[in-house]
Amino acid sequence: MSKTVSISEEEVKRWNLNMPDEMLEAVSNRFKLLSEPMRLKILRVLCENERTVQEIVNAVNASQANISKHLALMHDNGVVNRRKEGLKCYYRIADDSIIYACFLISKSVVENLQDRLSWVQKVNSNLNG
Amino acid sequence: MSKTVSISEEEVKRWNLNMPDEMLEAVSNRFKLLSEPMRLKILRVLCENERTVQEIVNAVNASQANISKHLALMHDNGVVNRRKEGLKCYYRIADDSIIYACFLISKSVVENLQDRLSWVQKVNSNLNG
DNA sequence: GAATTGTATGAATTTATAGCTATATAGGCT
DNA sequence: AGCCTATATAGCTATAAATTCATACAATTC
Repeated sequence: MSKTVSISEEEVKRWNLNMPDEMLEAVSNRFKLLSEPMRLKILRVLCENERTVQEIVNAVNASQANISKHLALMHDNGVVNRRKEGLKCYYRIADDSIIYACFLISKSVVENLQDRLSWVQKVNSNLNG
Repeated sequence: MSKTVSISEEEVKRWNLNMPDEMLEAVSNRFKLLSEPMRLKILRVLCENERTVQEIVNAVNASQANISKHLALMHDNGVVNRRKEGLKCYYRIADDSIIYACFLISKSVVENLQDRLSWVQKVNSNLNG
């Protein structure tokens, strides 16, 4: 039914250990692109469908200049693709694995926060009970 | 045999669309932690096994102060765990999904670079042949 | 307690970049 | 042509954060 992506542990280990330094630079650069809330907001919008710059501007509540810069940056680095149609310019996510990565990290972050929260709750109930 | 992680497309779409802004901040913060080559180098070392600070310093060729700061940052944000044993302090990766994310992004980056390369090669062969 | 080893931290410096304002470009009207 | 709309970009400021140097802390050994 639904497309799935599977990652085996062995595959991952092999990959990571063999990664040369120059590639780490490229990977870190890609992560840097994903490390701004505004760009994630843009990607969240683009998850649904391709969008024009103006549509994105409206959706994320930011200045047009700002959004344009972020889009240019992501486009130059292969995170989004561009399609011009008259005056309008449609952007879309270039590569689904970016979304998968966002998903993995989101899950990890949530679990992490949950762990911390349970700490806090435990301490709190100890103090109060 | 080998552990695998599977991600379905639907799951991903649902997740991303429902992510509130505050969570985007947390996610972007996690990505920011992965956006420094030095930290990726550290994680590359830790992929193999837990390591002491000094072992990491030797492996990645950086100053002890620098490594300690990176480790502290990653520890504070739940990316690595710490275990003290006498004078030594062992660090290890806290959450495998971080490694999976690195893997996905690495693959994406490589594919992206390959695409660009094939462009260049095509143009080049047209000019020369 | 003094010396040593392993790790953390504070201050200063440097670099990168997000966001703003203003302006430029480019396509589509009349 | 002139005008409007959509998008891109340049210059600026402010801020964040990576690295280094020096020093502090902490656990161990003598």
